[in-house]
Amino acid sequence: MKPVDRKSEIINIAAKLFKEKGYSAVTMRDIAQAMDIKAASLYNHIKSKQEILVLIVIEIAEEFTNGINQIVSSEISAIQKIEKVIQLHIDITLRNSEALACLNNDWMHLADNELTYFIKMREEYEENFRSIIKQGIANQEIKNLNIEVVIFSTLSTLRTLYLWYGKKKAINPEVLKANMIQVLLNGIV
Amino acid sequence: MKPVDRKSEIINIAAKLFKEKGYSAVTMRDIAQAMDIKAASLYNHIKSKQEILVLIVIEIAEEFTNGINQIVSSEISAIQKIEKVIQLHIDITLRNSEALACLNNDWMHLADNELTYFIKMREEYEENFRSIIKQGIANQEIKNLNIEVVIFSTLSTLRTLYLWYGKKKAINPEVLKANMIQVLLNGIV
DNA sequence: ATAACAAACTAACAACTGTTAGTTTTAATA
DNA sequence: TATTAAAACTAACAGTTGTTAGTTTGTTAT
Repeated sequence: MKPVDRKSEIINIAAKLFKEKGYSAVTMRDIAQAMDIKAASLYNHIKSKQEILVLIVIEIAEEFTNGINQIVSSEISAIQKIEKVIQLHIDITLRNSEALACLNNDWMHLADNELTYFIKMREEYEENFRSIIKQGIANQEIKNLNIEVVIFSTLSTLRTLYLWYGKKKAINPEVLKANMIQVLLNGIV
Repeated sequence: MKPVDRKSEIINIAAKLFKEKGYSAVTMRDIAQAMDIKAASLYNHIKSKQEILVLIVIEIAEEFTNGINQIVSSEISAIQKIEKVIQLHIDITLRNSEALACLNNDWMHLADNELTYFIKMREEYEENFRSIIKQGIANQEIKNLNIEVVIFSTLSTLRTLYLWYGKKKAINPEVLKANMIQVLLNGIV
């Protein structure tokens, strides 16, 4: 049925543990125990603890990068773009909420090239989102509020979406999307 | 000038380090080095690493608890209550953004009684906030959206306010408050 | 000067960390 | 059946962890 190889299993289990306690507080022995093997056996499949983190974080980060690049370059209104960004976050979060927790909380434990790469992607992502808001304000689709506050409040909500999943309070994704668009675009009043 | 005793100094420096790397990744030797003393010397002032975390997190958590209790029991409209909650978050964040990062990211490393206590406070806080939203919907001050989405998106924005401070992009608090109220209540469209 | 105290120090501990080396088991293939 | 490769194992390493014990230093009050 599931042709999940052993390496992917390790990464999935590690992501789950990282979500609960954070990268630094999870030991290789913790991961091994969760897989019912010894710590040393992990090294038949992965190169290091760092590699696990890299594989979890970078892949998701690239998905976001690719996603927003596509949205930015499409010929739709700013509001439609924002809706697509909301959709993007919900989609990715739904598929892998553990990895998202990890991306949000443990990215600073990346090292060297990967850390630089991640920060670059993150900055570009924010810059892309900023350009959408600017377009919206220029078109008078969006109110002329402090742009940084708009960006911050929207992104902070989308970035913590992962907290919804993993627990049983798993709301229907379509309902979530519809309500999220309402709340973020039109407010609650 | 500043009658800051040594213990408070340790807690402040620790909070700063915890914000950067997380509780687990910061060692007693890191904290000591930042204070220009040896690790063992810290124990003249504090009981354990755990105690540092407790002192950082619990105090802030209680401030939030007291703050929202007062707001909930006041005789003002739901919207005014929400505005006061926004004010509460900005005030506390502004005064101690490091501790807030810590509260958000490291609370799970509390132990025993303090962990239980913290979780209880957090649940009560959310319940209080929920009651404000419910009141608002009942009064038709607030749109009849999915209540959990409303709570989540608002709180997730307020809880990550600490990311604004510590960097130089420190926006004027009054401007922040005014815009935050606009964005959260009336949306961006 | 002396006593008292806060706050630093050195030295060390036992437990835990990520990781390596070398070996054995398991299951599939020739 | 013999071979091979994947994936587990045991044992151990060097470095790091939070913490303790006992000691020294510097400052203030007697």
